[in-house]
Amino acid sequence: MIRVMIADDHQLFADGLSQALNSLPDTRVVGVVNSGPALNEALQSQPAEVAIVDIEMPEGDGISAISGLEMRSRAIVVSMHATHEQRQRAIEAGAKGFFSKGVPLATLAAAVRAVADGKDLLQCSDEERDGILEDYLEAELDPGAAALTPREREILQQLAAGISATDELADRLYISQKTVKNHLASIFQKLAVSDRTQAAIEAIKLGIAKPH
Amino acid sequence: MIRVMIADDHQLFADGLSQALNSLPDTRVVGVVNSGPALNEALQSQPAEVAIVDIEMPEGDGISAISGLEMRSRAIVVSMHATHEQRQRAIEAGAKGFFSKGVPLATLAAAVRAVADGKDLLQCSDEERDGILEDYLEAELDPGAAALTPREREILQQLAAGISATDELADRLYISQKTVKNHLASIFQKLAVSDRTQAAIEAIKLGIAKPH
DNA sequence: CGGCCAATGAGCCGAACGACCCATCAGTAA
DNA sequence: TTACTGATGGGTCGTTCGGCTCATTGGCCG
Repeated sequence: MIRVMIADDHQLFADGLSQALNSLPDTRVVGVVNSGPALNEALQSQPAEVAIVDIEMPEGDGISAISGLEMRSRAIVVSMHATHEQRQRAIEAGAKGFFSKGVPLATLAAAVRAVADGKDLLQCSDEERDGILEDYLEAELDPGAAALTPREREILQQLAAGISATDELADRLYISQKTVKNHLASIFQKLAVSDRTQAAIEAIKLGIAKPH
Repeated sequence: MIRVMIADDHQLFADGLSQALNSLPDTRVVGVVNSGPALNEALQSQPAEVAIVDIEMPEGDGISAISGLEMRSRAIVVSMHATHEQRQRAIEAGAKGFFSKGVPLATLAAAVRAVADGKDLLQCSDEERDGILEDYLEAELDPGAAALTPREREILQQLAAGISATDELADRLYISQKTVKNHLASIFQKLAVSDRTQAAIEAIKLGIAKPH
């Protein structure tokens, strides 16, 4: 789980981004602040692997804030207008990424994963950066989920989609009811749950399946 | 379910807001566009009760876009800087709401509900507006969920929290196992499901309970 | 080659589940 | 008052579920 701190003076943007990142299985927003100085303060009490910082903020802009970060968090700078001059300042301040607010959410999410993994998206060419981002486009599953086999994940997806009866599961997966129950048994063990209701909820929590 | 269309040239903002509104039980973002002209086009094929429109967009700003909306959707204008002049233009164009991007997500969500309900947040004083917004702060539950009794909702919350066994539910709610099963039976009927796994998923989908 | 594991399938059994019927009591609406 | 509904509880019955052990096939890896 990647812990993310957001610093942006536009509450609506910060709230939206926060909700969006929280809906991903591998990122969790642990704090939202509205100014540069508040960022450092918040990171004192609440560690985070990655900070997403708006460059345009009142009371000392984002650049000075991340300059003072040192090793507490890696910073990704976002900007409304994304000028070359801003980008240069972000690099000098030690940011690991720089994006316009015009990029899709998926790109920023990929950047968060890449930066959390130690990558620097500014010390490379644009082509290299895009290559790195592609590698991180899909969410990594939780360690607990990683142990599941593909077939077990299929069963969980059906389960979270509302197919809970053994015979229905067997029909959709073209296997016998016996096999469905065997798969479920190993799922229960791996997820440390005791019935299919808990397994379905866990699947949703882990991002293996989505309820709608 | 309130269908919402978002028009904003900052993809990241639009994506974040979209995710956030979709995570609420009573709103659903049916489309995201990046320019004013695209808004009208999208609304042709995809009706929406409410449109959230950024006033600052290239290719014809948000104002001209909502002027051409007529009765297709009610518009809420959002702005980065929220000047009085912008507000005046929003009123003249027939918008039903005007907000800075500095407001919290909850406020915008309340505005969406109010506007969907026919309220006009610009044809009134600030005090009246705040009063209206307060009335709409909490999400209305789906019609299907509305029929549930408070006790039934409690059971669903426990269920979605991973308490799936009858005896555990009985323990936490201080009632007999028999009563739990009776409540569950009426829940199944009201939600049109056939077991507690489907009920838990449905509860999450309806916003009655959250998985984490 | 031998070993490991995913995927498939089976039998057995006790406990849990869901469907159907019922009753009581309190509060509220007609 | 009467009627309705929510919350509580009971009983029965057949079905399903989950835990247990086991077997076979096909990959893959050292």
